[in-house]
Amino acid sequence: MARKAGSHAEITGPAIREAALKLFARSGYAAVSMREIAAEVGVQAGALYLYTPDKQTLLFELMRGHLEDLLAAWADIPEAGAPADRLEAFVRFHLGYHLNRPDAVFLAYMELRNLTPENFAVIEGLRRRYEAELEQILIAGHEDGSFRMPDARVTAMAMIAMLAGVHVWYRPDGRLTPDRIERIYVRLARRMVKA
Amino acid sequence: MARKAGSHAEITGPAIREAALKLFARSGYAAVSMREIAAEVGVQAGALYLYTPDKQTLLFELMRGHLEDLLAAWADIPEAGAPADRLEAFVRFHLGYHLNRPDAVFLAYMELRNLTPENFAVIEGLRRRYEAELEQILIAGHEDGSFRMPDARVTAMAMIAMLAGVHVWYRPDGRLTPDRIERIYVRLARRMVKA
DNA sequence: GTCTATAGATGGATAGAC
DNA sequence: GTCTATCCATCTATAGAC
Repeated sequence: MARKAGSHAEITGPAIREAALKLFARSGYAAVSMREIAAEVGVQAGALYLYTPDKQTLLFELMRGHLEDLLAAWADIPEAGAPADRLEAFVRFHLGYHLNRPDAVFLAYMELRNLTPENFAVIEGLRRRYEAELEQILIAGHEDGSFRMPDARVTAMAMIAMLAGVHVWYRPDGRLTPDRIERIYVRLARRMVKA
Repeated sequence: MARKAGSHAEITGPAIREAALKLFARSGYAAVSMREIAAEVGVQAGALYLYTPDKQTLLFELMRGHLEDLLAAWADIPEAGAPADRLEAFVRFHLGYHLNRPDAVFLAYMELRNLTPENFAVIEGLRRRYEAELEQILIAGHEDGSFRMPDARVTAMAMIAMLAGVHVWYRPDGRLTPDRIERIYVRLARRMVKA
C-alpha cells in the first residue's frame, strides 16, 4: 500500500476512517497503533493528524457516524402498520443493516469503554434512542392488546441482545442466507411477545 | 493499598488475579498496564512476574478459570427432567451464575480478540462446549416433540445472546430482583421454543 | 498533503539488592 | 517475596523539510 508523496485529500480522509474501522474492529481500539492505521492506508503516521486531532476523536467519529446513519436509516422507513408489522420491520431492518456493516456494529458495542466520559455520553444517548425505538413498538403492541410480554423494557433489551448476537456467528458464506436468518429472527421475536 | 516488603504468597496470587479481572473488565486488556494491576494490589510491577510469566498468560488463565468453573458448576446440576424443565434450569443457572460474576463474564465475551491464536483455540473450545449444552437441550425437546423452533442452532445462539445481554443493563440495585429477572427470561426462553 | 525525524511518555519485562 | 532501578521497545503527537 506504499504511496508516493502527493495530494489525495478526497480519498485519504475516508481511507483513514475505513482502515481505522477495520483495525479497531479486528484488534480493539487500545491494541491498534496510529502507525498501523497509517500503514494500512499507505501514508506515514504523521499524515493522519491532518484528518483527525487525535486517536480518541477518530474512534468517536466512527461510532457517532455509524449510530447516526443507523437512526437516519430507520427514520426513513415508513411508520405505518400494526405493532406486529412494525416489529417485523424492525427485526428485518436491524439484521439487514447490521449484517452489512459488521465492523461498525462491533465497534459500537465493544468500544464504549474506550471513549472519554464526554464522548461516551453522546454515544450512549444515540444508542438509547435506537433501543427506545424497539421499546416503543413493544409498548404500542402491549397497549393495543396485540402483544403480551412479562416486562416491556426487559423484553426490548432481550430482543436487542438477541439480534445483536448475530454478529458472533454470522458468516456471509455460511449455511444460512440473510433472508433465511431474518425470517428465523422475525419468528423468534414474535414469539417473545406472543404476536 | 501500599504495603511493606514481606512474604504474602498465599494472598498476593489471588489478589493479582482479582485485580487484573476487575481492571481488564473495566478498561479492556490492552488498555490496562501491569503497573496499574500492581498498584491495585499494592505491590510493585516486578512482583507480578513471580505469579505469572506474562500479561497474556494472566488474561488466558482468568478466562480459562472462569469457563472451567462455569462448566463444572453446570455439570453439578442433576440432569433429570423433561426438556422444558432442563431449559428452565439452564436459564436460571446461567443468569444466577453470570449475575454474580459480571467481570468474569464480561472478560470471557469481550477479550477473545486479545488472546494468542493458541490460547484462543482453547477458550473457544470451552465456550462452544457450554453453548452445546443449551443446544442439546433444544434438540432433545425438538426430538421428543415438546419444543418447536425454526432452527435449533440459531435458536440456541439467539437464546445465549439474549441471556448474555443481561450484563449490559443489570444493576444489583436496579428495579428488578435477580429472581424476577430469572422468571422473565424463563418465560421468554420457553416462548422461543413454544414450550 | 505527505514526508522524515523526533520529542516525550509509557509500555512489558528483567536484574539485583534486601 | 518484594523492592528499586532500568533496559528497550513502542506509542501518540508534533516540527519542519519538500
